[in-house]
Amino acid sequence: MARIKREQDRDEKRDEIVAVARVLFIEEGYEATSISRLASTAGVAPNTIYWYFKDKDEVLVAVLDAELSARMSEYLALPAMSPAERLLWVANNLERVSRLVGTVHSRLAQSPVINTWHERFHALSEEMLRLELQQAGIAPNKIEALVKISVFTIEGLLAHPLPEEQKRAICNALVAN
Amino acid sequence: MARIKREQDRDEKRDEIVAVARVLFIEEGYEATSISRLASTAGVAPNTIYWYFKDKDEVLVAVLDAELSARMSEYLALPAMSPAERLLWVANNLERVSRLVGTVHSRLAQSPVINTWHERFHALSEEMLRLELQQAGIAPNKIEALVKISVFTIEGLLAHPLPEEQKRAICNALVAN
DNA sequence: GCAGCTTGTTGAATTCCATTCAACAGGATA
DNA sequence: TATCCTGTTGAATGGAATTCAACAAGCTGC
Repeated sequence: MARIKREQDRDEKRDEIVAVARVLFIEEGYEATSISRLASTAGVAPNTIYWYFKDKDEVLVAVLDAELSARMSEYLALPAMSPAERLLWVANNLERVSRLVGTVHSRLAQSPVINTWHERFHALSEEMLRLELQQAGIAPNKIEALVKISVFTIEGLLAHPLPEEQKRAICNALVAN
Repeated sequence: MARIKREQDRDEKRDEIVAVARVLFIEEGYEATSISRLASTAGVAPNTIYWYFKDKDEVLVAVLDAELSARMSEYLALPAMSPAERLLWVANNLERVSRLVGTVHSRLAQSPVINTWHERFHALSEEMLRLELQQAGIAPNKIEALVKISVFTIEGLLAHPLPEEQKRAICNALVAN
């Protein structure tokens, strides 16, 4: 019992740090948020972070997981839509978090934890998109390439913001054929 | 006369540093190449770099320019090809430099010089692609979206390496319609 | 109810960056 | 010959992530 109580405390504190990191990483960026800043915002000493996380990348992974599950429930609660509309929704919805997407891509070569998170995330996204396109009656032999192109396009839209008009045109063009 | 001689020397030395930086940035990465390392490889003290460049980002821009003009002449010397083949060529040819592409994307929010270089580069690439697609007889109303999608797809292929097979399938799918 | 282990927490290093500063050397200039 | 301009440098500076050794309690077995 006591042990369980302890572990609850530990997880709560960890979650608190993740909550703070989530705001800072998203609003100011991962690189711009130093461990010191994160720590002082969370009300602890810098090295305390290292009691709960191996390194800064592990904090990022925790933030990514938190953010992903939040977004995922929003997505699953979405009403019926055409694939193009869903794509546009995703592109727009991920925009708030585009800084993090860039950070993941830039760190995945150096950080194994981020690399494996990234792989899992792509596998998940592509699986969902594949299903979506199948249900929309896209020719099966076109689906694999289209899945990749769509994922790349969403990433591109996040990295290079465009006016709503063009985003819509692009999403429509993608699923038109 | 003396003045001209001096400026030649200056440019030669600068080019020497760029040549060293080009190798290091491409083979080991921008972040992994410290100014100290760059300097010692070039046979000079770390702070000497700052006599020729404002900061590390400016060194990167010089490297990018050097690399771009080298690639551009290769591209222009290419024999006749279908747009899909050209796309594949570009994707494969840029692979050696994919680390730099990632670095540009991750630094463009923080560094004005890199940001303007990036904008210029995209404007140039998109213009060339647009021309290519026009000549291939793509329906004019589809071209703008297709240009963006193609650029995003090439960036995606650089960030997420795929087997040659799939790259080819994706490039073909892009220009099929 | 006390000795000792475990879990957190911390201040103070350590190391590695990019970047700056002040001094210096040597050729060009007057 | 005296001075200036162009390069070059050794030695800071400041900030980053991360580590280390010490300390504080609470819990555990006796």
